[in-house]
Amino acid sequence: MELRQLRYFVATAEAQHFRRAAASLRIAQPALSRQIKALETEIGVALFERSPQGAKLTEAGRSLLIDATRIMNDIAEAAERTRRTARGQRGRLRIAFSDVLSGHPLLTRSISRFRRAAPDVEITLLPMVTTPQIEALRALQVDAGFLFHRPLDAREFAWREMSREAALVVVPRNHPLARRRTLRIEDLGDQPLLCVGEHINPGFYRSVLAAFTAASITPRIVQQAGSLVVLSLVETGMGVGIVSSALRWRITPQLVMRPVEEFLPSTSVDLVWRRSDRSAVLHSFIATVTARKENKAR
Amino acid sequence: MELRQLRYFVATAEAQHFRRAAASLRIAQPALSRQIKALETEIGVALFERSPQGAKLTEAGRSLLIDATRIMNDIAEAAERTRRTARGQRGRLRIAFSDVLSGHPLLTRSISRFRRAAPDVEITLLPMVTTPQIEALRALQVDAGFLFHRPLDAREFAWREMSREAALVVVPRNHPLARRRTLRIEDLGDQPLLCVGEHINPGFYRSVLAAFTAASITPRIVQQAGSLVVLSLVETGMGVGIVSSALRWRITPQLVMRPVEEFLPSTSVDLVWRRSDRSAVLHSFIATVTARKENKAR
DNA sequence: CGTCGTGATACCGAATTGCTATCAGGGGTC
DNA sequence: GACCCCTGATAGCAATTCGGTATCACGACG
Repeated sequence: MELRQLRYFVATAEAQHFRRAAASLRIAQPALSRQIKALETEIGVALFERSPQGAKLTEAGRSLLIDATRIMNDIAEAAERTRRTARGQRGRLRIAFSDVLSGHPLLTRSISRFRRAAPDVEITLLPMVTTPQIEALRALQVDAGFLFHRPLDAREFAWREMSREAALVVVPRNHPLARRRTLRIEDLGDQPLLCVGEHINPGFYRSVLAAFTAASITPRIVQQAGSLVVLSLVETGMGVGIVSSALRWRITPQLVMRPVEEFLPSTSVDLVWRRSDRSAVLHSFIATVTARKENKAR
Repeated sequence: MELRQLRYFVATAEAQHFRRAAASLRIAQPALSRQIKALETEIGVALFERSPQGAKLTEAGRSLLIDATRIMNDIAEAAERTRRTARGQRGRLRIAFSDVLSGHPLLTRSISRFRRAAPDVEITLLPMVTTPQIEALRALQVDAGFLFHRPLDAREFAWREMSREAALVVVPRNHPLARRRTLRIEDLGDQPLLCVGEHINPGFYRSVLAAFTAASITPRIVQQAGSLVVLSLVETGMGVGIVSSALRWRITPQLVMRPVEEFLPSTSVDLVWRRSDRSAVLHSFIATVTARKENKAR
């Protein structure tokens, strides 16, 4: 069976007339007769009742008409689905992100924008800290990740810097340091400090320590922990927190953040993916995310 | 797009190798390359990543493979459905029947047998008395009917006699006439009679009356009614019922039926259909019903 | 009883399809 | 590094299929 035969069959069934159907197909009537006959021979069933008044569908013909119409429609849609898949408007996308970034506009706007641009892409969001993200990317369990730092092999991975964050100080609203809009590093010398742990975000920790060293101050770090743990400990009054500015979207009303002059924007947030990944969905996502930044910049 | 291209595409996707796919399709490799290329050009999308190691599906190709497999399966099934429709093993069948026949093995066995033979046929059963059945057949609302008598135009309708029924006497179990196994028409001369109405089954009524006339007896018919009404009136002791033997399957334990020598088998039960009806399902049904009778006769 | 319109058939040219031979190019081997 | 072997792509030719024209058989209609 050939698709041409199904097309001709549907046209003939609609016209109930070989000549008119042939005209609408822009072929001659004998050619149509032959194709219909071939179809009937293959299926082994008469599809039309021919008469000098025209051609009427048989019961079997009516059955085939229903099927053929659906099939032809299905084929057209399959072609369109294939095109959309190639354009990255369809498929699956697994995105990891540092849980610290949840609520960050970088993440939420990227995702919601891409959802609008490619509604048929099934997006899976997976909260992970940096190291597991890298591993998940390597293991093909994740297609892209929003993560801090990128101690990465440029041959294995590609990335785009999404934002640059600095270390900030977090204190309770009623803390003495909360009165000033900007702090200097000397202000922290005598404070009990709660910092994001070295094992969690090594780059961040090292850059903070470097700032203290440069100022010849020995910081009194009483606790290392994850960013969110630091926030809640600060809230209990345990000390002064040092966290990434990326956390500003997750701050509670009881806390305030203050910049420190000597803390330079050091930690970057990057969108990372496998360099070898040629997935259309992924590159469509990267393009959308990049476009968002450009729009914002205007 | 042509079906050949989809077939070739699926084979190539499965083999992940143009040469092997071509071999399995029993064509040469360049012919396959050309068809795949034509398909890719039409859709406007690369379906394979060619390499000296073979051909791997692209994302778009995987999308199309899923669709193409389903479509090809659908086409094969459509052909089979069409064949089954032509063979009368699929479709719709609306069968009318005299409600007196409900429970009659003639009806129940025919239907259940045909259900087994053609499970995909949607059967609709419509209880109707004779005259509405004829009208429903004419109005194309019904495809066939089981009915009493056939005062029919042989050019318009065709039929097959399914059984021949005689008039019987129905009396309560404790009635004096119930003691004898066979009655003579003289026994009914002094009895109040309840007979199926002339307007309901004219042929039946006339044949009963003819039997009385032949015996020079004037029957005392105290009530004419439908068969089932007659049965319930007899049960109240109102009189002696005269009904068709077709009712024996609907008799209650309180009643007994007795043959009357002079009542000859007169009323036939026929399966009737439109002579012009070429429906495969209908003729398949007729064939099945007829076959049942033959099997039973052996 | 002829005319009209229906679909079927016969035959021929054109397009499509398939085949053989050959090419370009990436791995693997010595 | 030169070679060999495999991959798929390309070119040119043969076979098949498809479409077009001319014509036929047949039933409806006037």
